[in-house]
Amino acid sequence: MQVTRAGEYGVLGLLHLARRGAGQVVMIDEVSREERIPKSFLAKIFQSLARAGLVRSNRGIGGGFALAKEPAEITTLDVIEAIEGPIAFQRCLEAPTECPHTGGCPLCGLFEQAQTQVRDVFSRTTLADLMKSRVPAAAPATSLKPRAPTPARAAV
Amino acid sequence: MQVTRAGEYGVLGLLHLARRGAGQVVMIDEVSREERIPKSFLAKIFQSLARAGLVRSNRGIGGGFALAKEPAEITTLDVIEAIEGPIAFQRCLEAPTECPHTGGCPLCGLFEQAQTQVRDVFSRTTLADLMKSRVPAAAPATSLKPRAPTPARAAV
DNA sequence: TTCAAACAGGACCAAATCGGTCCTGAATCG
DNA sequence: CGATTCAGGACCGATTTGGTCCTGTTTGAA
Ligand code: SF4
Ligand code: SF4
Repeated sequence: MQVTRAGEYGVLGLLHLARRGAGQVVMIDEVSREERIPKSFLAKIFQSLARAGLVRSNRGIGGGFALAKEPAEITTLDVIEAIEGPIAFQRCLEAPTECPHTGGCPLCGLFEQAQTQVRDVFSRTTLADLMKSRVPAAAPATSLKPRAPTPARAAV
Repeated sequence: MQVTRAGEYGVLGLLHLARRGAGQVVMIDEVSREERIPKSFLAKIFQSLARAGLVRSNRGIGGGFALAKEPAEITTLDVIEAIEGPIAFQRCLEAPTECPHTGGCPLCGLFEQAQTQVRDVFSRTTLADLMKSRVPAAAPATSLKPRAPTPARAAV
């Protein structure tokens, strides 16, 4: 039950591109250095992102990566699923499965519900939202404002 | 991003106890057979459940497991966390971490939000709810009614 | 035209996690 | 006592995670 490092690094990386401004071409090397992400690993991650069309790559001298869309058009769900594949809480929710309980299993519905919730959260938060929510450097970073604000009770 | 088999089997197993009626002592062997769960594996899972106080175990002839509380008092979150440990979407959300981004990371807030959502879904659904939602044997098992009904838009 | 910069892609790898199995031991009942 | 049932730990193979590295290919500039 975790977002993998790859997924997290992907969002962090794209966020870096977004902060550098629209259409700016930035090298893997800079993103890696500034965001403290292993370069080779980040390179692989950006490959997925490029294949998913979230980012455009240019080779050669002055090459690098640039966002393919507006930051407000890229949701964290796009990013995470481009890297990790579709979010699925259980095998029955991602492919027609041969699970022995499939007929009338009460759990499917529950897992589907949970899954929908997290996809919702991720799909309504864009890179632009994350940029805005960037807190200075201290204070609990707990106050994130997605486009459609949810109650989100404080204590878990 | 999946609930493990162990977690799933745990809920399924307890659900079986719940269906057998209050206080009923049932052997691992029966649960395993009826729910199609590998016996040795299920035994390990029930050990966690017993340690967490969700279930009481009795050894010897006529021994087995019985729910330690009412089905309506046991949430799926209890069960899953008893088995898998606390649900945490990222390392920063489960322990004071040495993540280089910790100061003012915009992602923490997002992950926390997603995590809260799934804990909410799981914590408001009890074994009793799951029993009620058991569909006959066909029809999409998508209609689960938790205690506090959520809008839950149909298409994802 | 050549060369160095920069990404593309695949092979590879260690470590952790998952999904179990198995064996010994202790409790309990008859 | 002895059969039964759980407790707990050791172990195991497969998969996933989190990377590294090496060989291209593309591109711009000298
Ligand atoms: S047990 Fe139920 S929830 Fe789990 S995979 Fe099978 S059908 Fe889906
Ligand atoms: S990068 Fe941010 S979200 Fe991820 S672990 Fe570090 S602080 Fe938490």
